Amino acid sequence: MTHPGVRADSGSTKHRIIAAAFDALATHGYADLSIKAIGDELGQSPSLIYYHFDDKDDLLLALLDFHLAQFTAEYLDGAGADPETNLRAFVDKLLPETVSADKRTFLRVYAELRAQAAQSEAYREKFTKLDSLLVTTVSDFIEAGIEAGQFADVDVPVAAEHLVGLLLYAMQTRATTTRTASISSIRVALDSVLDDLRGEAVRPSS
Amino acid sequence: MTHPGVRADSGSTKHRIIAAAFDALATHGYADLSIKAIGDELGQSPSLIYYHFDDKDDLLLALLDFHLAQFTAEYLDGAGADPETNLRAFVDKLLPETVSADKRTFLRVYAELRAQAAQSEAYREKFTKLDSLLVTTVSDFIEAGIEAGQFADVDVPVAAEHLVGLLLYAMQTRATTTRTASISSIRVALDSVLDDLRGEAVRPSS
DNA sequence: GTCTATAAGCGGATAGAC
DNA sequence: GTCTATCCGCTTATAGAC
Repeated sequence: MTHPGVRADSGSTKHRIIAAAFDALATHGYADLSIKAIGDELGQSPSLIYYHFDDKDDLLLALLDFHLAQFTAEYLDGAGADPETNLRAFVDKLLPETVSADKRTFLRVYAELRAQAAQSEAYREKFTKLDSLLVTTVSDFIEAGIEAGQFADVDVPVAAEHLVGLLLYAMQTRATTTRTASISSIRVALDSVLDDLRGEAVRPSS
Repeated sequence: MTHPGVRADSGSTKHRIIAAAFDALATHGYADLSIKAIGDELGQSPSLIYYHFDDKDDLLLALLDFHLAQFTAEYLDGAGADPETNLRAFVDKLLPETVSADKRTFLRVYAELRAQAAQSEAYREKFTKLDSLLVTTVSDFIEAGIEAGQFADVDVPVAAEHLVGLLLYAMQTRATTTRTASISSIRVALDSVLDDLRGEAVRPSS
């Protein structure tokens, strides 16, 4: 697994530790993640971690912050084409037809981190913000499309939540099941939702 | 938290241990779950657990099996009305307008258990089966509706996956965020998907 | 079936040398 | 900044009494 911006053998020590923590997380899972395992992955002493972070929790929250920022930068940069093209590109980027092993690893780690939100207020806040950001991004695309006359005058928050919901469901499915047929179906469903945005009366009556 | 069929102070010891494990899970989270915490919740010696289960993993998989069976019995029993009514009842049951504290606790524990599927093949198999079962259940409702002339001739697997996806997304949102507005939007989106099943040309053209 | 006692090791975290 | 050494509590799991 490579870490763009936080490569395994370069960057600040803090970033190398975060990268090592990610790899340890991918290998051992959140429940079995130990400071020692992170040190092993880092190839340095576990106690070094305590010079750079207060404790395990501090490190893991920094890890989450880093990856959420990374994710935002990678997927949520407003694109330069017309609204519908931008929206379809966004959907394709979040739900590509196939995923590399690296991306699948990321989806799994991400799924485990999200589950921490069930227990931890701090995690819950971060994932609440992430989801809101996703919905806002999609809402902006839809609104722009309506103003451009590309989309019908739909209920924007509902349509945005609908699209994001299908996307995140598919990502969870990729992380926690082997249901590949589900992904194909969701891609079809997403297409039909996107088509519906263009106008709800495309199909002829009876 | 009560456990229908596995009440805290009755039933077989095995079941009481599973109930205690659930409560400990709800209190401490999966990562911080210890045998001692389960014993405390049980009000008995932690070592008793090893008489009834091989180890922690064995117990937790039994817990998951029990709750999946419980869930299946509670939510997936084929109802007795017409297909559309059955389907809408199913959706309402999985996504009620409000959730009790108990149900929210269940959603949180469930979210944490699902996340284990990112790491564990055994969990992954179980959640793959659960999701497939949900989709099959919805597919059956839709097929019955098509045969009864209640629904249009839609792509059944896609429509079923679409509905289940929105439902599971909303459940995850309830477990891991504070985005209550999202739930309302998803309920509206679900209604529109259900309405669309009745025929895709309900709305007049231009 | 359930308990007490305990083994044996791992966990997070700190002190202090370099 | 990074390391070695170390503390100590807690963890899983077993042995054996009752």
